[in-house]
Amino acid sequence: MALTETLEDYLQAIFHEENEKGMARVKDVAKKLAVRASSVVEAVNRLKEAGYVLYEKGDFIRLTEPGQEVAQRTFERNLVVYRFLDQVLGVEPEHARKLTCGIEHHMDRQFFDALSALCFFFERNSDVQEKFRRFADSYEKGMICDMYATLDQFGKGDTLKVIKVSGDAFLRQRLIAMGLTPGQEIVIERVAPLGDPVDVVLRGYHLSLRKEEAKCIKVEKI
Amino acid sequence: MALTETLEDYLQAIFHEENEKGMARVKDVAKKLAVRASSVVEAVNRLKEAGYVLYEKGDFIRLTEPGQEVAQRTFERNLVVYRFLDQVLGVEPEHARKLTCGIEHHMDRQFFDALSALCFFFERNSDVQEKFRRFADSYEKGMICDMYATLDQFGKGDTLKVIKVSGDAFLRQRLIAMGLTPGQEIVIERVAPLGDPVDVVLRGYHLSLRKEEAKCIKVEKI
DNA sequence: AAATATTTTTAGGTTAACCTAATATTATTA
DNA sequence: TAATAATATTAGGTTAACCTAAAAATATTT
Ligand SMILES: [Mn+2]
Ligand SMILES: [Mn+2]
Ligand SMILES: [Mn+2]
Ligand SMILES: [Mn+2]
Repeated sequence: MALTETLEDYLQAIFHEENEKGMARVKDVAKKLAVRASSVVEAVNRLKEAGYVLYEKGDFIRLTEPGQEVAQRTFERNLVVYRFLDQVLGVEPEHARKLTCGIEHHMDRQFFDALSALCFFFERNSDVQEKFRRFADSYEKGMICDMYATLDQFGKGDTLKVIKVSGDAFLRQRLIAMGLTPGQEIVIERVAPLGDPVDVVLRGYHLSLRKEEAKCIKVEKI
Repeated sequence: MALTETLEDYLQAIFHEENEKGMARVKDVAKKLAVRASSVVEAVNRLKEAGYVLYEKGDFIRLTEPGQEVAQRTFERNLVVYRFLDQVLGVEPEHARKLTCGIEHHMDRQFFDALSALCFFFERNSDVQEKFRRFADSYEKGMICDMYATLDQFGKGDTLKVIKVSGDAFLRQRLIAMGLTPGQEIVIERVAPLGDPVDVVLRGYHLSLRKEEAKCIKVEKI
């Protein structure tokens, strides 16, 4: 009887309406979630089925005890994720809000506890907070991911490990079929002038690669 | 033309199949995602529609250039979220894997960059890592959330702020209607022996609350 | 109390994402 | 090569989550 992401959002909206106005009405929930009233009625009937709300048509929507508990828990998740994005990572409020509404549905107790602790940790240790801020600023976008070298950048005698094969599907399939799979070790045997072709050895076999092909092979020197 | 969470997962699965085996087949994608082959065919046709894969029936599934880019990006998100859960927060691999597959679809560039930076920060600063581990261990579960006091725990003259009203829907509605809304300040005027009733003043009005009711009002001393 | 406006409910429809079961295809093996 | 096994595809169906438009029920004004 686990709720879907959507129903968790409805429950949370009802919870907020009850707390803010004392009761939840179809219209207000609809507005809060940016859906039509008819969608709310449908969702509320599902929640009623599941035992999370009381609802008789014409009346207000009311959370049951279990409903309240679930809503409370979801809301606490929301709070901690938002706090993490906002205070620790410095994500823009606008974005943070939206991301939070997605992430809050993908949490378990362990994650919740650890994330809470992390927020507290940063709050209590402003020196760490400061240090991280400086550290993060020094990372300009793009510096972190996809920083692998490609095969064509190395020379005779280098021993390399294949990390990834890029390029279009057909080329990639061909290269992988030759044995250039992630994890494979290769040794450069010879590089022709201008880098084309590059001869390599892997698993005892020789392979001659065009420069264009070598560029598709992301490697790490070992 | 934004992909749904599900289609992103299909794309990622195809990406992995291509990288591991050189090509992606319906059956293997189905196995990887724990769905039936017919579901894969349907999803692949949608991806083809959107220009992310090439597929002619009977042939392999192949990522197009855009498809590869999106898959790569999704995969990088997956990596960084997993790394965060696993290395920074210490979430169990099993759980971390599952949570990651949910969270990876709720990220933007800013979040990705900041989270990457955070992982690096912890990796590079093992002292901080250590310090956080100790800090987190000292937080036993439940210590963090829901630690509010309730109205019945205070005495004459205390000035309090209402944080939240709990209890069943009807009671809560009644209390909120009396003006006991989150944020409201109240002053305790008198507490009868055994704590029942509790008389309070808010917005210049007097209110007499049963002990049972007072217990539902979570407050903070100010 | 009528008339008008707001809100809720119902009826009926679409789409994504699943499924089962039946029918092609394509590979393997005898 | 024929029989068998494995894969892929189609056909047809379900469910959640949305929608529009119309009808019914409530509130608010004249
Ligand atoms: Mn949400
Ligand atoms: Mn996923
Ligand atoms: Mn999600
Ligand atoms: Mn219907």
